[in-house]
Amino acid sequence: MRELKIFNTLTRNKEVFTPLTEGYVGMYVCGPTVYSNAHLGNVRTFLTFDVLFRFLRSIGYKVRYVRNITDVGHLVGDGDEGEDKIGKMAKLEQIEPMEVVQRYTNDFHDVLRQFNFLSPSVEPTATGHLIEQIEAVKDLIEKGLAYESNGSVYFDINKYNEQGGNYGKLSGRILEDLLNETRELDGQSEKRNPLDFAIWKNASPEHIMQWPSPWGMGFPGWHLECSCMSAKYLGDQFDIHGGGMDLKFPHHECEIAQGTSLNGVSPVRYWMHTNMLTVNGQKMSKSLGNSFLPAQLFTGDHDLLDQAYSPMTVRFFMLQSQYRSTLDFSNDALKGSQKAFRRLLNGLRIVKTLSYVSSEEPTDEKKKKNVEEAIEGFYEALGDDLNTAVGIAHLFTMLKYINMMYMNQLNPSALGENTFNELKEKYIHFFEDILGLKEEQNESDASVLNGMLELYKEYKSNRQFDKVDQIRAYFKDNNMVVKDLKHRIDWAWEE
RNA sequence: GGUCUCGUGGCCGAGUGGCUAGGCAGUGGUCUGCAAAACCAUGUACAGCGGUUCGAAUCCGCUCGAGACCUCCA
Repeated sequence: MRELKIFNTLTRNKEVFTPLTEGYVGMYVCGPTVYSNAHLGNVRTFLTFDVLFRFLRSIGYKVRYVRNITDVGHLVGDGDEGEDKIGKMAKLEQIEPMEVVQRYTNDFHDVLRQFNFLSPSVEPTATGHLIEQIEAVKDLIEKGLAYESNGSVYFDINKYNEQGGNYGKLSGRILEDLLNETRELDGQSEKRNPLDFAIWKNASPEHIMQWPSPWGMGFPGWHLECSCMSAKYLGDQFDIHGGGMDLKFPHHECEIAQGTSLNGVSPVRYWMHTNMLTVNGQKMSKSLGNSFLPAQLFTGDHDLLDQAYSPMTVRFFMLQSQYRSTLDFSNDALKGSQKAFRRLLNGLRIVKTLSYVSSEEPTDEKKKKNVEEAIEGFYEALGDDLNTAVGIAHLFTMLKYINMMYMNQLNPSALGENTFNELKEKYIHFFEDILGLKEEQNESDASVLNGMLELYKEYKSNRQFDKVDQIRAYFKDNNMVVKDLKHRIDWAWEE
């Protein structure tokens, strides 16, 4: 099996990935809170783990990929006293909370489908795991690591640290510093320590979403669901946990504290955090009002956008950077990606038509080696903390040879049969299966296109250039171009 | 205020002590009825100032600039 190195937030080092069980990987990614539309920043995180999922499978792992849907417990605003995000939206729109959940879950799934994401193996919801969460709260109270206060239950951070815990180890924070900096927040009076976080919240009568519990009517704290669901589907300890950098503290820190307390083992072996998407250098976020909805991008309907960009263009754009770097969103960058993506896409069409023909031409060892190194280089790049940017650079090297053969500038036999077949097979595999890119326009009826090209040939041999130009114009109107090559006439998507 | 990250050629974006990343745009060429495409060629890049080193964009220090987290956010 090929090597995969992962930058582990816990150790701040790139480490060689070794799974708990040979050949199998358990991966958990914090999914969205479904109280509004998914925006592009969300997409970047899920894209990273989609590619990781694909890559792990490609190199031979069986992967169980769990990505949750948060449909309760995530509060609005500061601290632990805000309104439930979903409950708030339900009131605003005068619908049932579960209607809010359904609407935005559907939206989330639609968006992911447009970006060609694979479905996770399990997609659990917080409301579907209330019993597990209540049991976990009981367990934590029994262990003396949580206490009840006014119908709410809080996790006791000081106790946790006294018993050998290390709250802050993931985000590199020191408990004392945190204590000194904590602002005065509402609801703090219920807590023994301002850093303690709610694992069960007492619901006020007007709170829409509430369930019975040993502590009265209430609802689970946000951090708890991930601990319960990851343990349930992946075990007390599992391989990879991912999410956006902004979840590192406090969400993931709390998950570690809960998981360690509940199961006696630190829950996650490799923590991965994706960096933020920025717009003009600032984090894209809903609260700053600079976030794009995918739909706006696809239609170009946004003040900051010059034109529409297709889902695959955006997917490719994001893959051109490494997930731990911030990525800045701009029209110029997107346009560059659009063109680059179409070139690779045309290469995909071409490579599928190429087949090996033996000839007298001797092998060109230099070119052969160049192709082999590009293929190997792609695997190495992805295996190096998922460096898709470098992987794509190798894909362009492969594209060059594909184009050369297509243009009759290079004979396939110069590469040798094995290398030729590898080039063909891997280009398709990298493009479609690992990077998850695909053709997105419906090809017009091939026979019509071919008929047009036959006419083109005829007009051209009769030197009726006005007719020839008309056919070119027709193709151009449909975002295509006629490729008038020495040895054949073909079409391609306009770049 | 605390913790941390980043500053790469016109644009985007990898890399990280000595070896051409890559893409887009530009320029020249091959090809072409003309184009397009493709291929070939082409760029004195690493914020500034010091230091360590045979050698630094890469390590260290300082300065300037940008950003993230510390409070809901992927």
